[in-house]
Amino acid sequence: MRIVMMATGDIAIPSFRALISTGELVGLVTQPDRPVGRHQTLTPPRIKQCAQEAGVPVLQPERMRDAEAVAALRALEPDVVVVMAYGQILSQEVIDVPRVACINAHASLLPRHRGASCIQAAIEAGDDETGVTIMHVVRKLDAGAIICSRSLALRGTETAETLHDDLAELAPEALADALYRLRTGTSEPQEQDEELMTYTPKLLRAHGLIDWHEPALQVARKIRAYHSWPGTFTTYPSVKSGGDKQLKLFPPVDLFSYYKKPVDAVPGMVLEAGPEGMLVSCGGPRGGAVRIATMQPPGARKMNAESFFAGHKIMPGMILGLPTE
RNA sequence: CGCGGGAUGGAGCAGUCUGGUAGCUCGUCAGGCUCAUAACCUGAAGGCCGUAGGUUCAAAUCCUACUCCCGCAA
Repeated sequence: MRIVMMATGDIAIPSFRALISTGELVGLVTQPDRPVGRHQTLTPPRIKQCAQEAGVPVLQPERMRDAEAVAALRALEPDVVVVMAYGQILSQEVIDVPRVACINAHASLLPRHRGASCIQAAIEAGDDETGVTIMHVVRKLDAGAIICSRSLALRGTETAETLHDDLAELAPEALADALYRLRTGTSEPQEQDEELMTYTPKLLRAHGLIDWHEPALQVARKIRAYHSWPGTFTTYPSVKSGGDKQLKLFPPVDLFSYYKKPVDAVPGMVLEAGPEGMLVSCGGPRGGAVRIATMQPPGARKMNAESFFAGHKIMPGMILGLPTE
């Protein structure tokens, strides 16, 4: 079969390499080079470099739905188009180009966690397992019939970063299964149960603000789920400037479901501040607290608690995350 | 040249606006106290204040350029 991959994110690289080794890959469609980083230098997607090293033709249309781009895709005469972390919504015209099927690899067990932040969502929701699903592409986002999937048990220690890599490695197996079924005509796609569907919107930096009124378990999950993108942060009153400063927070997080707190403890109150970390009171019906040992103040690099408290004035009794009026 | 913050003993910071003896919390080392300790007390070492120029009687501090780090944004 002639296969064209449409992918931009690094999560697709192991799958892309697997497709190269089948000898069936005839092209890569990826997003145009974008200005990236502090100096806005034009940077190609890493997967594009993989393609060039392997001698795979690359297309980088600004808008895939444009007639010109569709014609270029059609010229590759694909039997199957494999989409994974491409970054553009496909028009029906594009979906109809391949002779056999247009399929998508999604990093969750559909119909759970449709949408852009599926990896973070699985951790934040405290799921027991997640995985990779291969399904047909339809106009509605991540809603097509499922061809096959592979699952992965969650142990409660993952971050989005580690899970991203694990799922990237799991994807080629699921993809190979799906392609085998398509090749042999044995695919029996199952429609998704819309009742079980959940949707996860694209995350922004601002979503990383910690709400200390949430239970300790939820706070800890969020810090893991949002590492390293988009990251989590809280705010603290600055003695010097009088205003609030942001403090980025990093895993690992020690979780205290039952912590003997002072009677006046409120959510967001710092209970301890020392070399072991910063112990913060949380909310929820059972309260609890979390201890964070790695943080990053504005303008400085990431540091451990011992270093942080050597020069920053956060004292027990301070309340975090409350914007000053 | 997308916007902004930063660089001060080994770590983290204050001092910079308003130029005039290099400070703080730790760490390190030595001594003391103690049954003992990461605790406590006393003392010491350790800085060309990012680099290069400029202004000045005098620069961590003001001016210019450069290097590196970080946040936003993508």
